[in-house]
This record gives sequence, structure tokens and C-alpha cells, in this order.
Amino acid sequence: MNMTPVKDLVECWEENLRQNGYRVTRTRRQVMEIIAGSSTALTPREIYQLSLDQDRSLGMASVYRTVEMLEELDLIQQVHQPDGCHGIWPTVEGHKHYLICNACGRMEVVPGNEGITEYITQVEGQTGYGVEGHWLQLFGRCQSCQ
Amino acid sequence: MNMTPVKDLVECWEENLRQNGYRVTRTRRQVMEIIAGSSTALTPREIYQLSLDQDRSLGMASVYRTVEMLEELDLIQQVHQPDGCHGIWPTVEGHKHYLICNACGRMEVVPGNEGITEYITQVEGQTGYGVEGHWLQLFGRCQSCQ
DNA sequence: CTCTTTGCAAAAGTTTTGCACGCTC
DNA sequence: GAGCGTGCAAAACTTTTGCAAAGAG
Repeated sequence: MNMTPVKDLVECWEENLRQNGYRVTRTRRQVMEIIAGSSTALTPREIYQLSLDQDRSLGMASVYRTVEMLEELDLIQQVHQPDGCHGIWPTVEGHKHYLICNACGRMEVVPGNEGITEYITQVEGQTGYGVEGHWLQLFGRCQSCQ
Repeated sequence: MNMTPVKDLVECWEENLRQNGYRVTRTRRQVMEIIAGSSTALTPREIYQLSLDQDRSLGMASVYRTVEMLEELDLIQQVHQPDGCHGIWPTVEGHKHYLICNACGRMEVVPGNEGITEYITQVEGQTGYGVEGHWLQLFGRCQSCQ
């Protein structure tokens, strides 16, 4: 359901970096490719570990700094996983509904629908809150883990 | 919207501890009261800090151990907050829909509705996933922060 | 060539663990 | 009283920071 090819996503991010005055370096590209190419949400440590398989490995500090920058540009975000840990995942425009497999960790993005919008309006009326954003995560088993 | 008085909630937890063979100690009661009495989700450090105001303060290790035990018994759970940090919050039976104020951090629990259930069925049909659980968090501003 | 970014290593912060003593049951 | 639970301090791990050297524009 995540239709964007990795390469396009990384190129889009690189463009975003340039426009915001950041340089596009080998290190940053490496981090972006690992995040964009993963089917699970990764921790900084996992990004670092994955870089060890490549011809040039990253420094932990650079992973943290790059992740911080990407978060600031709103290109990635942290998601909460069933085990209570954070993971890093590309930001998706519009509704943020994630579908996460409890067995293999695979994550996908699913579109929202009007039912959710109606529900939010209903909650606003009942509570007096002004709802500015929402975030839905569904946990289950993907087809291959059933 | 959280109707359970703190005292009842803590008593219910204590009962649960006993039934599972855990002892009810002063330390554990103190941690439970802090968590149950908070209107925001707390980190272990915050629980520890709050205990410093009391006549007897807790050890960090006991906070971690008590939190771990309460999580195991499914009496509390970690929630993801707008700033990306974890916080500890009492588990609510049934649907887990949280409403969090972006300004003051106040958290409330809101009931679900059929719109959500329909939505989930729709996603299952479209993706082939078996959805076992879901988790909705709404972010906004509570009445006093508007 | 300038000035940002990197990797290393050290520092700061968080979480876990071992152990002797204290407190529930 | 028996044995679980506590607090302390040390260890393990995670995240941040300072700085000289490397690399992008």
C-alpha cells in the first residue's frame, strides 16, 4: 500500500534538504535510503546496524543528527509500536493511519475514511476539545503471517 | 471523562496484585497513586520526581520495577505523546481512544463508535490483514487551553 | 576556498542488575 | 519466621556534545 518507490522518496527528501539550506551528503543519503527502504519502523540503533552491512558504515552520532534533521523537516516521524518502543517511519501527507503486523513488524499506510471524520466531530461536541490532529494505528497480522 | 476516582482505581489494582501473588507494599502503593492521580501521562522519571514531594521518596529502581509489574498485569500501558515521548497511563478496558491536549498535556479517554468498527472491517477487506487491535489518539486543545 | 558536516571519544542521561537489609504475609 | 521487595550503587545501554579533520557547494 506504500506506493512510492524508495528512490523517488529519497530524491524528494534530498530536494527538501537543499531547499532548507542543508547539504546533501553521502552520510545523509545513506540514512535516508535505509529509512525509506525499510518495511518496518526502525530505531536509531537499527539504522546504524543496517549501515554496517554497507561498504561504509555510519557513526551513531550522525544517525541521531540526521534523524533529528529529518524530523524537523517533518519528513519522518516516530511511531509507537505494539511492544512499546519507538520506531522511525516516513511521514505521510494527510491522514496518518498505520497498519502494523504484530508478528513480523511490517508497516503499511492505509487511507482514512469519513467514518473517522464523523467520529472526531462527535468527540469535539461531547468534550469541548478542539481536535487538531489524530493518529490511528491498527495492529494485526499481515497475510503472510496468518 | 475519566470517571473512576483515584482511590477506587488503586484499590482495584491492589486487589489485582494480590490475586497474582504480588505483595502490596508502601512503595508500590505510592507509585500506583501517583500514576492513577495524574491527569497527564508520566515517565518513570516524572513518577520519581513526584515522589520527592512526599514524606518518603522512592528509589528509581523501584519505580521501574513497579511500572514493569503493572504493565505485565496490563493495568497500565505506554502511550505515545505529541512530542514523541512515551508516557505511562492506566489501561482502559475495551476501546483505547485517547484525547490529549497539545498545550497542557492533559489526557482523557473517549469511547469509540461504530464508524471506527466499520472502518476496520473495510481495511481488513482491502489489505488482507487480520486486525487484532487498534489504537486511536486525538490531539488538540482542551477547553481551558483554547 | 569557505563553512557545513562527519566520526570519534567523552559526557550526560536512562534503564537494568546484584546484593544485603527490611517489610509483608 | 520465610521469602518477597526495597534501596543503593554499579553496570549496561542510549543519547548528546565538543572538536579536529573531511567534504559539499
